[in-house]
Amino acid sequence: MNDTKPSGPIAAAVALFTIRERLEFLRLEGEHGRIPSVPLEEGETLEACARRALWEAAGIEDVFLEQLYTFDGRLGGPRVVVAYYALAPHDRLRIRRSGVGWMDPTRASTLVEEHRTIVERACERLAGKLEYAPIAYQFLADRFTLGELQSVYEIIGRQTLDKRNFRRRIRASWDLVETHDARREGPHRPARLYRLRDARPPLEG
Amino acid sequence: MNDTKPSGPIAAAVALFTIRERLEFLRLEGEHGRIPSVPLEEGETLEACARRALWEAAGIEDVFLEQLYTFDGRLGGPRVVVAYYALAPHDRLRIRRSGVGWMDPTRASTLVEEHRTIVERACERLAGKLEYAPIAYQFLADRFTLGELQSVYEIIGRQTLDKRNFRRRIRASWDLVETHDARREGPHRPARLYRLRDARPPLEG
DNA sequence: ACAAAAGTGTTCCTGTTACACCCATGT
DNA sequence: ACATGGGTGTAACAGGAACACTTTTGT
Repeated sequence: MNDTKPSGPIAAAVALFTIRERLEFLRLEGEHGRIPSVPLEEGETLEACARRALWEAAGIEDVFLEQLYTFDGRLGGPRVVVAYYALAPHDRLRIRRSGVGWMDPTRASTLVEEHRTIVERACERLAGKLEYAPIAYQFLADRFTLGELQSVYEIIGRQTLDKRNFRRRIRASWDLVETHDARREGPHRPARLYRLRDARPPLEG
Repeated sequence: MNDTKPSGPIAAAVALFTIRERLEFLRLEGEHGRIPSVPLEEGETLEACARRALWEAAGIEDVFLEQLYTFDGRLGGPRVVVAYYALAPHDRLRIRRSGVGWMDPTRASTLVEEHRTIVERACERLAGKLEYAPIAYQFLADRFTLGELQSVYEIIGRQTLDKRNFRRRIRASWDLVETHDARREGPHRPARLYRLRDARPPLEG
């Protein structure tokens, strides 16, 4: 491909995050590092446009998506770029295109500046919302262990947490439902599975 | 005027708030209630566009301005509307155009829907940021009394606060500098004037 | 048997709340 | 003199932080 995109005045860009072992975001491979981004089409909503960016870049759909910020575009590009961030559990993602891969946000400096800014601000927003919005759950399956949940908090918040305090706090903040199942995996005691009761998506603006 | 605006694909809309006795926002008078909004011009940044909206509507400049959210436009209007909120102390505002006035946000329902949403979400954002961002100070002059500051918190937070607790909390959260001046006004003890030391504007996104 | 993560309570400390009186001034 | 908002401290309470051991499993 070349650098001249078929660009309208408005584009949506999406930083898609997932957690494998660390936090990672979806990056288009190529000379200039970029994240998925497409121009807004006629009759399309901004959110639909953002979802299409993920679909066209990687064949990914059905992710949690939230608007981040709107930036002035660079010369030769769209006039404005509406940035979104997306979250999904890693195992629910199936990348169906080549030329995309996962990258550690601490290496966002290899992206074009505009997209680097988006990734960095998305990370800050994520850490900020962790405590008052149910975003951590977006990285997990419907049923999850408290250990998995704690890992998400630790990875996004960039600090280790005390297990007992974490459990008390999380049970006070969110309406977790203890299922009767457990997950057996590895040479240790099985972990009870939980669900988040009222997993209403946050509003925010 | 009529309903067909000379509209490009992108517009900025601004909800300007001030505090007189209550919280108020700047409204364009007319059949359909609106807030200032103009299409983005060639070579103009979004923020400049938002400032121009205030300037063209009311001759207002030099306000604190922060992006709120980007909305899909309505049919017949711009394709996207980038919403901002602005804050300023009332006495620093000089309205230099006719056809604009102040309105209580609780009466935002008289606005066109898109602008009503902007005003409502701006109010929520304001209340939410009150505790961790120095937005209250944007409603005050450089030097202010703690009583004035408390009024701002009470008005935006929609609750009365205990004077002693407020003072302790505010002095713990912000770096306030006690000046040697006081303000004499009314049949009571003069109030000491304070400045906010490091009044760095919040980043946010 | 042992290695590995799951699970569980108590104490301490810090920050938040509730609360009442004197001060300096203008009229 | 009195009415008005400015200014101050303390005790009770709640939420957060620090901290160690037992349980259940796979190998």
